[in-house]
Amino acid sequence: MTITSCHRGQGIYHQSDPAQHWYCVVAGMAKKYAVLEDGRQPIVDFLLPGDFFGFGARNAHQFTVEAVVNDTIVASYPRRETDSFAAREPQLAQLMRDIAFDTISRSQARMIMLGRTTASQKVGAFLVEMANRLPGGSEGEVHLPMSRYDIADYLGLSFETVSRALTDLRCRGHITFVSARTIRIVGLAALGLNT
Amino acid sequence: MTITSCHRGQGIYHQSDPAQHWYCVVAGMAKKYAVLEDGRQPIVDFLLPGDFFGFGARNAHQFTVEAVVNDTIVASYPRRETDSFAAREPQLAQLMRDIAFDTISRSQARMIMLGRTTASQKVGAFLVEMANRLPGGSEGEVHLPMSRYDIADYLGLSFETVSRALTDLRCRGHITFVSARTIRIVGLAALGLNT
DNA sequence: CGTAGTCTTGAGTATCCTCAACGAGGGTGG
DNA sequence: CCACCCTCGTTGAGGATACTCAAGACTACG
Repeated sequence: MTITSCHRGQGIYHQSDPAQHWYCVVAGMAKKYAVLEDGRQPIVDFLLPGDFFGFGARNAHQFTVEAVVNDTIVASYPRRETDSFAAREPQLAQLMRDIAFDTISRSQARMIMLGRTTASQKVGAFLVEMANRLPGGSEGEVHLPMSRYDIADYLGLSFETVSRALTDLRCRGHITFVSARTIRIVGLAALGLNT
Repeated sequence: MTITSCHRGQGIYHQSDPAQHWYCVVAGMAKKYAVLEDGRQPIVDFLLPGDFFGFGARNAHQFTVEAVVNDTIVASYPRRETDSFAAREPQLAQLMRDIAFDTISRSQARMIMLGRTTASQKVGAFLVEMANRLPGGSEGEVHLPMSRYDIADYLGLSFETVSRALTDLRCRGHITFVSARTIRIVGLAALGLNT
């Protein structure tokens, strides 16, 4: 196992790199995204402490992963050795399966979020998801380490629309701004269901 | 292992059922979807022959799966026995992992499709995906077993917009209609990239 | 203090959704 | 065998939502 520390914007692996490791975020945050011909960079997943990644592809990686904040710490496990170790240790094999299942759950829950809804609904659901996945945050306070651009690429919206949706949620009293990137959720129940 | 034959609309498992089996589609097609409070039924995945499903959840199923066409044949494997068998057979464990990885790949590829694009782009990408995943179909001919409603729920569009997008693609010469549900792809390259 | 990146807000336009009517196809029953 | 019904698919008109282009404010960092 190897521990790496990454600064903001630093790549962990790139699209079409050979897939030779499993990775796990220890601290900080990373984003997994695709690079398309038209320049867009849709974000497939935000990776938080405890999340594993890098194992979806058979041979070459389909996506790029890079750190979102400074001092993001990532652990990497050589794939070859992990596989052979799993062949001897059923418990590890079971663990790897469960990790994959968690990734599937996360991914499929996200699809529901991306389904036809209004922009405020998407952003509200995003805040709820982050509030659940991020560890700290006393009293429904969420600190978002990523930019509005990243949120937009994650939700399939333009960054202006993300900004407007946040303003909209604030005007309706569902959230308040502690700072631009720190948000307090007031009406949690309403966020998931609002118009 | 148990083999079941399902008619159109027949449920295979339902949201909140205990997750006790792995399943694999042998023939036909099934859809995995969520049932929301507002009545919408976003489709998370179309399940084709060779696709496994039902293992993403730890305890209870998060989604509902039902057959899309008559005579859909599904194989089911008891989870408990499969797990204990995998504990003794590393090759099976590896296979189960690979199956999970494939599901992840499929799921993440779909996110790119759902990312911000125009309706025609989404429908075009959907046709390409189905052309790749469905077995037969000589010469770029794709038979879509599902209704326009299903496609709409899969892409996060209204069914009218799906219909209009297909008309649009036809007018621009990228596809032709053999019948309402059988489509011939003429400009495959253009489908993924068109405006 | 200046600069670059980020965030908010505004105005105009394009896209998509809603409501609605109509046509085509398949299955059932007389 | 034909008429009927029901589901599915297409197309149109109008309105709501989100995107594009644009300007200005805030923040962090050098």
